[in-house]
Amino acid sequence: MKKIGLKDIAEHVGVSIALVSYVLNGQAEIKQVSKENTQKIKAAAQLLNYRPNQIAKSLKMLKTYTIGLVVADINYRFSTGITRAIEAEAKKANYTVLFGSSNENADSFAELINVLINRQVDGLILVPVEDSQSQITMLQKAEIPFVLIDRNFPEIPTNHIALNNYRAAYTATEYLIKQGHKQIAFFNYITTMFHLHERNRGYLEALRDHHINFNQHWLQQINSNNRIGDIEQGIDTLFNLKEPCDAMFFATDTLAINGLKYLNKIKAKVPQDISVLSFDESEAFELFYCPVTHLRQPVEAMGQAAVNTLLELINHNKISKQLSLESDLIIGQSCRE
Amino acid sequence: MKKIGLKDIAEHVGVSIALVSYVLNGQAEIKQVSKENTQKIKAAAQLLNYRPNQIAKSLKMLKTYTIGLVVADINYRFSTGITRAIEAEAKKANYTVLFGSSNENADSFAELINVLINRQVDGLILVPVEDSQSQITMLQKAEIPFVLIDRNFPEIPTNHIALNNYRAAYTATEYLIKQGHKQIAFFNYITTMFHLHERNRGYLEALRDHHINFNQHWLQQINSNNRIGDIEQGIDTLFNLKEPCDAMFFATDTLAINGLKYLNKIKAKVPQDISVLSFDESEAFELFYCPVTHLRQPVEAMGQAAVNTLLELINHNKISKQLSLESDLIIGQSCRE
DNA sequence: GTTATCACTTTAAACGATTAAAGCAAATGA
DNA sequence: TCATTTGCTTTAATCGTTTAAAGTGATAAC
Repeated sequence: MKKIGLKDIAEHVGVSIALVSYVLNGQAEIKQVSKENTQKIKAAAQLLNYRPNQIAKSLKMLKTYTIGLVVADINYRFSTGITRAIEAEAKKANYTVLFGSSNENADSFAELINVLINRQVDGLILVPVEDSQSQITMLQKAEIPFVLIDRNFPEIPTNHIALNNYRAAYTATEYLIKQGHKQIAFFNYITTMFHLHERNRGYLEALRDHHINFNQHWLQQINSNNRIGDIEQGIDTLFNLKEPCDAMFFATDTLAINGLKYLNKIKAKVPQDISVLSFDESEAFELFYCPVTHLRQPVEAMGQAAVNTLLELINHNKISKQLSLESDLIIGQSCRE
Repeated sequence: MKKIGLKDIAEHVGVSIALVSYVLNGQAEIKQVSKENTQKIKAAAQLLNYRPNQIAKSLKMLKTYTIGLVVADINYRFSTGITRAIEAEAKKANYTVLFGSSNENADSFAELINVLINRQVDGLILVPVEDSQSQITMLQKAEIPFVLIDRNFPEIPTNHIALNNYRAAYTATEYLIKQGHKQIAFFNYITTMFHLHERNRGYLEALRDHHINFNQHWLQQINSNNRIGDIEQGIDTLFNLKEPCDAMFFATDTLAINGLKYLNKIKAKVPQDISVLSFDESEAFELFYCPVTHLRQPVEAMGQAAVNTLLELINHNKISKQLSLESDLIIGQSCRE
């Protein structure tokens, strides 16, 4: 295919390239291009089906109107939600989103960032993964505009938008307590990620504030490499305590799904035998025989805030924004009253 | 941030830009660059943390090593699966994927294609939406390499990779018949899309081949704008037939999920009261009280085939490939024996 | 009749890379 | 000794845009 450029239009009409550029960029008026040429040029562009070469444009303008997005795992419900929200918000400002999934792997994360930077994205929105601190500091040294979402490293000052994980976990735990539960278990991953630690903290402080003596066994620490095994073993343990647990709170949707599968398997009835509450949404929850009570993250607001913060940074407004969003507790029927 | 370019390295070392380019592109040997300069240039690139500007490179090379992907809806399980597969396969060939979601809207679809072309992608992988024929013929006229996946327009000859929808539906229906079902309903969208018509055809021909007299009411045509209402009404109709249905086959996972939700609501037991079978996978199926028997699309194979076909096209091998893949029937417990 | 102004249009230098082709010493060959 | 080859390096054009700055011919002002 012969690619049509400004030159082709110029030749076709019989004017210089500059005129064509002016007209097609809406500068006909200001540059005082004659009506006649304006007319002809527009017609020729249409006729020849001209498509501006963004690559050339970007090179000249030193700006690509592209933002890079790296999510942790495209299979998470959260990731698709946030991606949609970010794309929609970016489009409003005429930005395109270049997208990648790190699959929770620090090396992939680093590589993706590299690819995106080489493609000259104007800025980055990142869901950082475990052990990716060095990447973050690298970006700061390189003065590349970026915003972290969902997670952050408290030891590194950054712009970030995330859920108030502490409060969400606290609220959910408190809810369970108020429903009359006395033995509340919490499943979480073994991790160094701050946002998950915050969930632990919320759980523990809610127990403490309500004068419930914490039992070590309640906090089930799951190794992500042995998720299913650990969860099943954890559930067995919790049911076999002298005082068996009456509620299980899962720190993520994947943990909850695996937990519910096992509860199905051992024929434990929710909520009769055990109450269940989960972080995050999953379409799977709706099909469970009783809708699962869960915490919903405000992905729309998160995506919008991330894009708008990033655009401010890109436009050289040196801002510092740490936004903490609240979650909604969606009451289903998985918690006994 | 001061962006480091070849020029900066050249000045730092005290050589010309050309030498730097040769060295950093692994052409040191063939261009006979002295060991000393090779050394110095590499060191300087490292020291200054040089990052090649892909935009400039692409402009010069007239090739971006990028492929554009447009899926129908990022919320579909199918979309995330295929995206992952395509990204992985593309990476092997050192291509990046630029990604967008049309949300089943023809205008968005057209706009996304435009954006991608303007960004000079080397080729496109598309899940076409209803009424997007004109876009496809436009691409053909413009001689832009592209491959359709999941869906295609039989009236337009294209390279495409899709499921053998006819056979999949036939196989599933036959399975239900062999399980002893006599009144089998089929839920499908009202659409002009060929791939969904093929599912109808598979269903109908399986009935015919097994000498089952088809009842008009069995084929429930769902308006996608009133999905939930239509499904609920359809299910009511099917249960109130003189000879009520004993099996429901859903043409997509979204249809199935909504159907199952309603079955839950009216307390119809699967598979005791009704057998259920669905196209596509959904993590929701695993949490349903009995795992849902469903057809699994080979997304991995599909993604790989799409990328490899596209790369052949890009490399000027004018090929014509129509690949029809077979699905797996995953037996759960949602069909009575 | 010269000069200034006006209404347009063109020229040409970027942007950051690639890469033929040309350049230039020193070494080799006749 | 002069020409050629060798080994290495630089020059400069190019990709498709944008955009100051300069150019041009006609009309107006004095």
